Amino acid sequence: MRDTGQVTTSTDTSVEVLTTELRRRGERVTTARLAVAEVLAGTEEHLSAEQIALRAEELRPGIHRATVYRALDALGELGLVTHVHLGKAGTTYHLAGELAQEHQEHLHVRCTECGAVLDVDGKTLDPVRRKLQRDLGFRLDPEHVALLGICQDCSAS
Amino acid sequence: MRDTGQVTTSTDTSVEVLTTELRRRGERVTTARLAVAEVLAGTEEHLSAEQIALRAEELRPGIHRATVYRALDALGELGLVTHVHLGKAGTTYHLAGELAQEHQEHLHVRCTECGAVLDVDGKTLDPVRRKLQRDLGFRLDPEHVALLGICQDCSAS
DNA sequence: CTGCTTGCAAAGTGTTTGCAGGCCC
DNA sequence: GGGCCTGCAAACACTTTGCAAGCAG
Repeated sequence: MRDTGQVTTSTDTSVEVLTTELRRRGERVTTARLAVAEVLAGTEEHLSAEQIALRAEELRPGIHRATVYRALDALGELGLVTHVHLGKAGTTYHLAGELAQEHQEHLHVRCTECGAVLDVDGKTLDPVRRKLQRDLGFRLDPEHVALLGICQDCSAS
Repeated sequence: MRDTGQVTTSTDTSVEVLTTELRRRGERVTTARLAVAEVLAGTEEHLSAEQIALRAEELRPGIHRATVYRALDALGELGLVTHVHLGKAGTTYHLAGELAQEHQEHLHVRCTECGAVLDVDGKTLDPVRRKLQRDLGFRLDPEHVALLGICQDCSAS
């Protein structure tokens, strides 16, 4: 499949919203930040900082890895970008809920055997969240870490 | 409080069981592995590899960091030692369930604001575990990662 | 003795930081 | 034009690995 660039994609929309949001908060809209935003808006995958840097480099050559980290950090502070810790497998980033178009809220579950990452209904941890809130006053962020275990295929073998 | 060394502590028991288990499986019982085991048996804290290395060095000077990693890995393979991923805060190790004396099964919850780690009843994720098993055939390891969120104190401020 | 384990040093990852110059607003 | 952001390089924290010597069984 080839992107003809002829249609207004949801990618454009996300980046537009993000731009507006940056301006509204007095933050600077820079080439590097836009590139990172475009990369994130242009995929449904879970990307590592490294992968984002590579793709950003394709969009706008010359963007440095350190800048990508700083951009992700800045956008994270503003709540526009979120990350998920995958245990030993590192960290992945994606646009925050409101900005992500195709995706609905979900959490991640990773197989420690084969590395596969599965998506699970975002409400799966709601009862746990309520329990922690009630018992400890702890406000759980259900999507911040991937749960670990063994997937069906790996259990079988 | 001072350890007079006059009583048989649960630490001794844990190390003893671990030793037996190693022998039973044809694995070698070495100074380094014993030191690591003693460190883990001697505390209820969650220790990083670095901390374990430091304490092991006190017990038996000359134990190298790399050896600690290898020992933790070996004991982990055998199911005698477990680790918990704390997100950005790294990884901590402890004796596996049967060997840990004082502790009962529990999961960890970490505040991303202040870093505090709270213990939660190990059965908290049981419903989730059953759901994942049923829906996806995924066997959840509830204690392998710490859940993240904001603790009561940090919510208040 | 046989070969698994260790110590050491070095190389890998993944991420952060100090600094000088550049670009956004 | 002022100051935030970037590129670069170096530093960092954490973990892994190749190798020769050492010790467990």
